[in-house]
Amino acid sequence: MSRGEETRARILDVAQDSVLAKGFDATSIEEIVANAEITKSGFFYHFRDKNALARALIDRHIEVEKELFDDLLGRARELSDDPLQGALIGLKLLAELIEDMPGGHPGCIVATAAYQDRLFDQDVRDANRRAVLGWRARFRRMFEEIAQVYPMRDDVELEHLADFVSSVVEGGIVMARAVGDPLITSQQVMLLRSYIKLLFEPRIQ
Amino acid sequence: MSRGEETRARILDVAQDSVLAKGFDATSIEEIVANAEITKSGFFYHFRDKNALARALIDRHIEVEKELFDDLLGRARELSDDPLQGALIGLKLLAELIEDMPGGHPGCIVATAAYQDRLFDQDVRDANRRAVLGWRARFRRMFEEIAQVYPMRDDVELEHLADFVSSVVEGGIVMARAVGDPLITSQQVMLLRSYIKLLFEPRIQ
DNA sequence: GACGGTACTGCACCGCCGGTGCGGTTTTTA
DNA sequence: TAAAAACCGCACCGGCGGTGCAGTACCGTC
Repeated sequence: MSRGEETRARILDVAQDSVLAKGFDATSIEEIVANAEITKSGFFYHFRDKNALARALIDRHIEVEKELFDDLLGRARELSDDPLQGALIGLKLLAELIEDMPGGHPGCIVATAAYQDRLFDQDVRDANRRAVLGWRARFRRMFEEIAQVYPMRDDVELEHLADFVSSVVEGGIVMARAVGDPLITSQQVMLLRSYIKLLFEPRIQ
Repeated sequence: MSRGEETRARILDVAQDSVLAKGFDATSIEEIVANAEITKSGFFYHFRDKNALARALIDRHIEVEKELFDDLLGRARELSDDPLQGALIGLKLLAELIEDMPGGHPGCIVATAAYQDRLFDQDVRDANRRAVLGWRARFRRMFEEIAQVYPMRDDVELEHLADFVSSVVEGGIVMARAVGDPLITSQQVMLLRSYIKLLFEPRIQ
């Protein structure tokens, strides 16, 4: 990583901390440059404006989360050849991952953007959209594999089910923040797991 | 309603439209006073600062939503004496209500506050917390009534289940906004309904 | 019909923040 | 060693939240 890339990454690091802690517009550029030990001019050398910063944060978030899910679901599939058991293990691991995060899940930058969409330009909204559609495709594949093996106990669209995973995680984060109880998010993920179990798992007799 | 109360309500109306459309801090006070046909001084006569406005918006939101849910669940219970069927009908009505909203659900002001919590003071966060805990109590009672009649097919906490309703709605709103498809929220509510059905409904044989 | 409170208006002003412009300087690379 | 990349320093602009205060229109009460 070159010197410029290092500085850019350092800016993104301190910006992400602040954004997740107190929201995007409560995070001032002056505060970012102070914590990143750079000048305002230096900041605007790397980012055209605050929108470009948001865009870069979301893009990086997509990458990091993709690797995280790849790792998590990969480990889950190693633990079981069965697609349903793999998914259930994956959701359990996800709940544990969220629970172990110090101070709870730091919050999702995608939701932050979704709730202030007029503040961002088309580029940022597109990046946000791509992130969510990426999750949809990923979880849809997961559920399709399960549905090929197990009959469904209720007639629901797999695409909606794929979105359900994201919904519950995002909603769980909102609830955890609103109530001030960081454990809520992982509890909600476990309820999602309960649903997947009831929806696909064959019952004896 | 006195003259002052009318003005105050008019300010809240135009503020709410803007906040739901583009976020709280993207909504300027100058814009609000222009649309409400009042002066800046007039605004600060009714609200000490922007925090007081947020607080008032949330308080009013709690009231309106409480009436909406009372009406909706009341109608659902009229249609069926059975608590489970009442809940399933209620969730269906909720999904239809959300689907019929022009341009999709306008978004939840509570989540807006949750994602910018450092921007607001303790008063606002407390009001937000009360709103969410109110939902928890409401839905918890609903599930307790069901659980007294029907055995549960999976061992989950009723309090977590109560939060699940809010999670799915809030998460569904985030997803709808992020993807740009207003139908998503109601689809997610129907998946929640599917879970409640599988969790409580006795299967024949 | 004078009185006093309520509900404002008008205006000047402050500080913070996002953003611009540009000249100068250091560091890295070819 | 010269050019290109990666900054620094500083002045300045406009928008926005917010303050302060004097003046005024409305409106029910005695």
